[in-house]
Amino acid sequence: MYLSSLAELALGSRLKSLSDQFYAAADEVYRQCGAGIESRWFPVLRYLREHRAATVSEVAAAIEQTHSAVSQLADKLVRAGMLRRQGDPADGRRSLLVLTDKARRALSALGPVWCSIRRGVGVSLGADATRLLEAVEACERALRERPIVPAILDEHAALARAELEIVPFEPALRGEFLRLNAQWLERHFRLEEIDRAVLGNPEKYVLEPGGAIFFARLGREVVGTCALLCESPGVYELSKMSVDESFRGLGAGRRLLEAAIAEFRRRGGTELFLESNSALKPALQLYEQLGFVMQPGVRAGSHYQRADVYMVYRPDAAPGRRGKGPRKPR
Amino acid sequence: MYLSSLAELALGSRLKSLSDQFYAAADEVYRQCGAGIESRWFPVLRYLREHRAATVSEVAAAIEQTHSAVSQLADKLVRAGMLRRQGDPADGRRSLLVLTDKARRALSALGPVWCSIRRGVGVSLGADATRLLEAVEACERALRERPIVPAILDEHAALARAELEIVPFEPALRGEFLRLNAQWLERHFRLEEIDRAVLGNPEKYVLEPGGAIFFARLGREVVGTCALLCESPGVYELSKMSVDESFRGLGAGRRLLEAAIAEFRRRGGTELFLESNSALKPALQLYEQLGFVMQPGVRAGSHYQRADVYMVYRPDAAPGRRGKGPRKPR
DNA sequence: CCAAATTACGTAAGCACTAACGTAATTCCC
DNA sequence: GGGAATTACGTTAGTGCTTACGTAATTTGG
Repeated sequence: MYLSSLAELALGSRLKSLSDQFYAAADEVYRQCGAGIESRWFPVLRYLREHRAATVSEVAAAIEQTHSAVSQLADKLVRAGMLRRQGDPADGRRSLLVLTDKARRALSALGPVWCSIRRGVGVSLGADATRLLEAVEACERALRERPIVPAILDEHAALARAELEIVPFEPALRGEFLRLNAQWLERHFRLEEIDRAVLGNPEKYVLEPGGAIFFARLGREVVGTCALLCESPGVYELSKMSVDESFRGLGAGRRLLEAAIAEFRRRGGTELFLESNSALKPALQLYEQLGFVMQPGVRAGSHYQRADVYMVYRPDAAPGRRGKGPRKPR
Repeated sequence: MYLSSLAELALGSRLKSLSDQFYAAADEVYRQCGAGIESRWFPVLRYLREHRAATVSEVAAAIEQTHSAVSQLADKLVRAGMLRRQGDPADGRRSLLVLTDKARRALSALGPVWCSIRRGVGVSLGADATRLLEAVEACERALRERPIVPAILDEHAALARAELEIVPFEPALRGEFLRLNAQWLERHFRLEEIDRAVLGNPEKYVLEPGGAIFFARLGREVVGTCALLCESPGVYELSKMSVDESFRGLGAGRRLLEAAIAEFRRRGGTELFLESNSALKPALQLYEQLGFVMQPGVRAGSHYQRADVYMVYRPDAAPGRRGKGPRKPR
């Protein structure tokens, strides 16, 4: 699904959706058990049950809401007959919240329901429930200790300072070639035999037959790579294009592709093609923008099982357009 | 903090709070980077950037929102000049959403910002970010495959059928004694030497010196335990009270305590005390309700490091009250 | 001891979303 | 081929929360 492909960028949205599902489930259960309470009331009621009487801000601090939220919720609970507000004789500003007897009775009857919820969550989510709880807990802590906004702004400043440059292969970067490609290959597909061979020994399988490898580096970090394989004299395959997931959007892919194409021209190649997968939308868009044209079917004698897209470089077919409509097979 | 003590019961609330934090962080970053977009717009804009033109419900399905939410958001985006709505000539019911050039320009400029967000999240949350993402993903899947409401209702029905009964020690239950106690001891404190000894060999350390052990069982499951240790002739210690976390709220603790007190009286004991920790609020409340009275300080010669509460059984002091106010030290 | 600062709280307005409804346009199907 | 069902969408009202503000009551500090 789409949201999960956005990873960290859509975390807020997905957490909200999960949260709503849990609230809705709880409400449904309460309704069916005739509990007479709503899921949103739970933290307040539960806290007050353990604390007899508490001020608005005390409750707010405990359940991590604003005082207004608690105040408004309290109004609602008073209307529902679950709560009394009474002034604090010791401090006239405060208003003490106290459960009514009706509420106490309702809450004691709720023991088995809460118990079933905990057990039901366990049954339905299994160990994932614990994992989720632990992850949430850990993130809450981390956010408190290392605020996230400055961390992001630091990264942003660092990115702005660093220059993106494309460099050719050198032995010290051999490991990066494998790392960058394995990263996404393993996520989307699985490593095929041919991948393992090429990635493990790029000198032998790429350079020696007359190909080339480029890396994109950003400051000290290597963030992307791309290979030009020489299939037969004058015929080249663009392959092993890969940009670190967390460095997407900086234009590294485009720069790598441009470098590979330049190299192809420099060598006076006659044909440049690539194979890819139709699921990799953004990559395909890039290929088209830089002059590759979709071919019908797959390439005869393709090495890859995952390849269902075959494109050939035709720089004259659609010169440098930024996308005036979907590709027209002319 | 309070919410985490509620575990599964407050999941919705905590996820919402986390979600809000991420949204707020994203908005702050966009603002400071002068991005000109809001966090809530992101999924729609990003989807449209990859898909040129899409109908309201297509977008809604992709970003997992209702069509109204998307429709309203689209209005807002149109007002902000990021979006055009245009009728679909092929189907008059549909309205196609298309990014304006302004939006496309804004989005391409945003690449480095998104990149920094992903990296900043990594820096701030570390591996917890991945864990959270994976847990969310897993829970989304689990909720789809095994709906949670029926699971909870099943548990509820099962609980209603099963009878809670208190049974004395038998060798087959030795393992349960350790399991139930280790569960919460390890969470809140750490296992002390004396715990390990007593829990590992209850016959030797509890029964042989003249004590007793009770178990609460619910159907096939053993959900709680509690021990009566004989310290010296006529002097008993209530100890090792423990109820499985996911079975709290069924009254097992009360029933176990009553059984232990009954046994103490049956044997004609002269003194019954217990040691506990002030953090265990609900347990202390229960002890008071059943006749234990808080003593100042700790008991002389206490075995436990974690004990900071010392209570003695005085059934006549406050007979059977359901809590008319906080304990009055008489 | 009294003005200034702080606090505790309620209220109003706004935001993001939902549920429910109404209405065209399209598809289904006998 | 024409009525019934479905769909796509916009609108409205409502919910749960937030921010912002106003106002007492209390605490602080010279």
